[in-house]
Amino acid sequence: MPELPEVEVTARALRQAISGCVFQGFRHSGKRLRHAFPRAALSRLICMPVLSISRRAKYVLLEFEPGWVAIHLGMSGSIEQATVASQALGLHDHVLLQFGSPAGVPRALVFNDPRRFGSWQWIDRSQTQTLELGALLGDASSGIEPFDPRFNGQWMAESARGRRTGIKQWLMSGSAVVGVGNIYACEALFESGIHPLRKASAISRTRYDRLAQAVKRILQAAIDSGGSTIQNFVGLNGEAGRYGQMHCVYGREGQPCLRCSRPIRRLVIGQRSTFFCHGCQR
DNA sequence: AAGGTAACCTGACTGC
DNA sequence: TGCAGTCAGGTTACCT
Repeated sequence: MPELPEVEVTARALRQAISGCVFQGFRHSGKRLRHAFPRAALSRLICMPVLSISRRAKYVLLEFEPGWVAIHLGMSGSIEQATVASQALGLHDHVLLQFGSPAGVPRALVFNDPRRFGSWQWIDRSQTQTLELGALLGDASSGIEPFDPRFNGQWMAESARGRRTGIKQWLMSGSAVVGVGNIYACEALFESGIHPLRKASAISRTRYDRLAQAVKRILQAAIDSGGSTIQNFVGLNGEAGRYGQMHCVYGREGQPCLRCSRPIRRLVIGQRSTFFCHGCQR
């Protein structure tokens, strides 16, 4: 489900909900997520205030004095406000966090993830003295942020030097820029007129300028409209994102290209559905 | 070392 | 109504 815009929307909502709140306790379903749940680390955070809420790549980061809780929503994860902190965990609810607010009103958050591809990890502050946070989170988070001022066509072209992989897989790998998942990779390549199978090293600087612009514009538009989502992404308040209506190619196999009217094609690249226009993308 | 593939898991939808 | 097959927003361990 969630690519960068959905994670950003979630992080902003969390900032509204729990900034300055004190962590008071948690419950875990006991079911395994992608990593072992960091129960011991969370226990040590009880009675500590949340210092900040941010996003790095597709992770939501809750900062405490000793370090960060890094939450990944995987393919089907979401975080919603719980009405009653003591309520039983529902189906596919895996984590419940309880907070006390400065005003004394208790707050609770629930992490729900049917497919359990999501993850909760603890990053100790001492680890960041040797490695950048993104690198600690894995290969897919090692690139720079799309809204980093360094991210532009030149950055892409230089990073792509010698890469024989297809542009779509390389774009999604997170090695140059993070946060571009399957939907937005399809959309950005359409907008910049680049065929998804073109070798990354065989794309001109001019076309990379266009691609970098497209990535930024599309991600920003998706954030502004509350997150994409084909099926079930919901924000903290349960409101669905609206960006899905704006897709030019994703999910539109057989329908006419909005630019040239030729039918949109679908292709599987690296086990992921890829939608593109054979006429507009070269 | 880069590049490709299989695997993790559940639910929704399609077609017979 | 039921059952089998296919597909889904991501990441990473493990092979070449």
